[in-house]
Amino acid sequence: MTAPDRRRRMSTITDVAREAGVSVATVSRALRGLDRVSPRTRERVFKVATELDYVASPTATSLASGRTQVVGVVAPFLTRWFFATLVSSIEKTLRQHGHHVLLFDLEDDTYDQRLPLSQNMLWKRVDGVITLNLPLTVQELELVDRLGLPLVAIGTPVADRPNVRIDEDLAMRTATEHLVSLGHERIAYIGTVPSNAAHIQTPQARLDAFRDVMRAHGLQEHPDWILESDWTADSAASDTRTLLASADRPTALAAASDEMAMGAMAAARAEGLRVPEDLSVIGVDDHVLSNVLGLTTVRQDVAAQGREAAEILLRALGVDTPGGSTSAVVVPTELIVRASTAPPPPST
Amino acid sequence: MTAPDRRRRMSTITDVAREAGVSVATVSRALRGLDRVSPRTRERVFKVATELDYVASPTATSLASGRTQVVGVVAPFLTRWFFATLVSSIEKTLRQHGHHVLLFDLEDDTYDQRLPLSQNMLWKRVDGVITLNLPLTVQELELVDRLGLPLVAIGTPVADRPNVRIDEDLAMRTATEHLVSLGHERIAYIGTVPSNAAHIQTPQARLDAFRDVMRAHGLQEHPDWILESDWTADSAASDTRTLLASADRPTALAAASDEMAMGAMAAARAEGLRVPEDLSVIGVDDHVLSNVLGLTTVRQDVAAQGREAAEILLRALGVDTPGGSTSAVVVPTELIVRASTAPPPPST
DNA sequence: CTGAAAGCGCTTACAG
DNA sequence: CTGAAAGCGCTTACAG
Repeated sequence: MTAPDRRRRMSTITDVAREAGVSVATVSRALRGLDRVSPRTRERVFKVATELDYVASPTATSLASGRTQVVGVVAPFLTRWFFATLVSSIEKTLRQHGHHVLLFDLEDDTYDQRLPLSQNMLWKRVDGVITLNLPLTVQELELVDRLGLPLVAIGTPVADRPNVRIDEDLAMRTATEHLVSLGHERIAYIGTVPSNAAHIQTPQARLDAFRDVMRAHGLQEHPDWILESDWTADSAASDTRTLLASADRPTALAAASDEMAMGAMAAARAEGLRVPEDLSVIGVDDHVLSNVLGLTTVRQDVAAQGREAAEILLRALGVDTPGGSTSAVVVPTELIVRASTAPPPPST
Repeated sequence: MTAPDRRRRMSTITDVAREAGVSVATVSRALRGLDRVSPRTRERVFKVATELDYVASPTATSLASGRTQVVGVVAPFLTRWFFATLVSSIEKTLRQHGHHVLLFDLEDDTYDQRLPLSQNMLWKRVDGVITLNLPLTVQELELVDRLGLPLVAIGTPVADRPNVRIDEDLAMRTATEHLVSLGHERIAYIGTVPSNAAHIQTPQARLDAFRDVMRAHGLQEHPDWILESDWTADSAASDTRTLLASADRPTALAAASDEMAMGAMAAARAEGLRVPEDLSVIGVDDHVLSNVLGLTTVRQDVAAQGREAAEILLRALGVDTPGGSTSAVVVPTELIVRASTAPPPPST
């Protein structure tokens, strides 16, 4: 299965030292740009290193220095748009600064649990970790502490560690206000999470914001119109079906994510309802497909969140990086009105 | 930014040896399950190791053994569903066998090029690599050879390395036949790739299959009805817009991916066409959202491809793994008829 | 500015 | 079955 063995012996720091006529210590200093190396020596070392295609063995460097130049990225899922987008932007940011990402997808086969973060995933393997919307257990946090790893959390906060996210409250408030401003009074919400889903953080803030806005406008909140979902489009379609089929149904639906909004739109159409004429739907995210589907949404810049988190972590690792924040950043959101929202149908 | 320093000195193999009253060599053998260790000794070593929370330093193990237990996964994009799904299933499969994934997203800011795979991404960092739909340049292949790394390619083949994929020809043949069987004669195709997109493999096989089926049924192929796209939904929407707006338009569209099919459906609706009454659309993939969008498609099991590739690689690394193939596997596809295809409108 | 040497924490022949 | 020792390829005080 392997091609003919063209494997070549890679050159080591010793080869470079011999060839350049200096000690390995000097090679090490020269190549890493430390001071106290004469310009002439440095130049010669670089030249030889290039000729020999020398690249320091990361494995040896790590053992000696205690640093691996890799950061662990931990996600509860990977296949959902939000997470994939984060991973992509984190990877790019880290790579620009000579760091790499070791990826951990903690999704398990069972719905109500996930894999735990363990010592052998992290120990001497990563210099730090970034969590993606992942509430850590006490044991996990203890582990990270014990290993002395800096951590930054995107979305769901982790203890007092630096956190990058959007203003959840504001996002859902914006979405709900938009529906209200169109004249809707009968508004449903989808996005509470079954309490047994240990690995999904209940976005309580979003639901609270929805309720606040309803209350502020003196609108009646209908208990049966607060829907639970596992946040996929497929499940949202079935989660909303019954509600949309009933005669006494809402004229608008606020979904806590675009994927759920898409599911709801599908369910509406399946019930013969037109969007937005019979039902307005709004989401949160601005998923890649939202534009093409004409979904009104509150946009969050996911790539920016990944970038910010990576930069904060790099700074904690002592890497010189643009940007100043070191503890918390809230990325702005923006209402994007498309074709899925409109005034309610004239009441009959 | 870091929490109070609860960092603890982690125990090393020397600690375990001392505590168990044996040499480090014996600890090493015992813990790795090598033979030539007496049951009693092994038991004692395990006990002590557990007590001390000992986990071998991967960094030291790697330096000594030359193996890192990590495999590099290289993708041209990460945010697209296909790639994220692959990465997720690869990660899970590898982890079950004690391996980890180091992720490389080669997408660049510019559209017409991508980042190259370099020595310092791979050298002493990974034991093998899996490429995701990524044609390797000669230099890159040479590099991988020189480093002696086993490689398995998903999708786009890489030289004579093991390859996991679907039967491209069959998939598009199935899609096209489905349209023809419904009575369509005026069929367009979207999915050729701009030749400057170095990092996307032109899926020539799919286009060829489309043409073959058209020809086999004596159907006229209209040159303007073969559309180029960068394979995103957004671009497909604009790529198809002009064609769908014209009076002389097709009654059906075969898209080489579901994301493009979604874009085309959106464009059709924007032009006031009904799907499937005025235009049938079929894709290839069975994207997570295809079900909810009612898209007819030819399903490919992406997770299975990731799993197969990971298992082939593990076997090449000498890891005992279920399954037998060691060189090539073709994962089956399946037509899934949903609501986006129907017989053509009665000709006027 | 440069070198000799210890050390990072394992694995792996080699003896016994 | 077990141990002593070399070796993996760097980095980092410590001298000079």
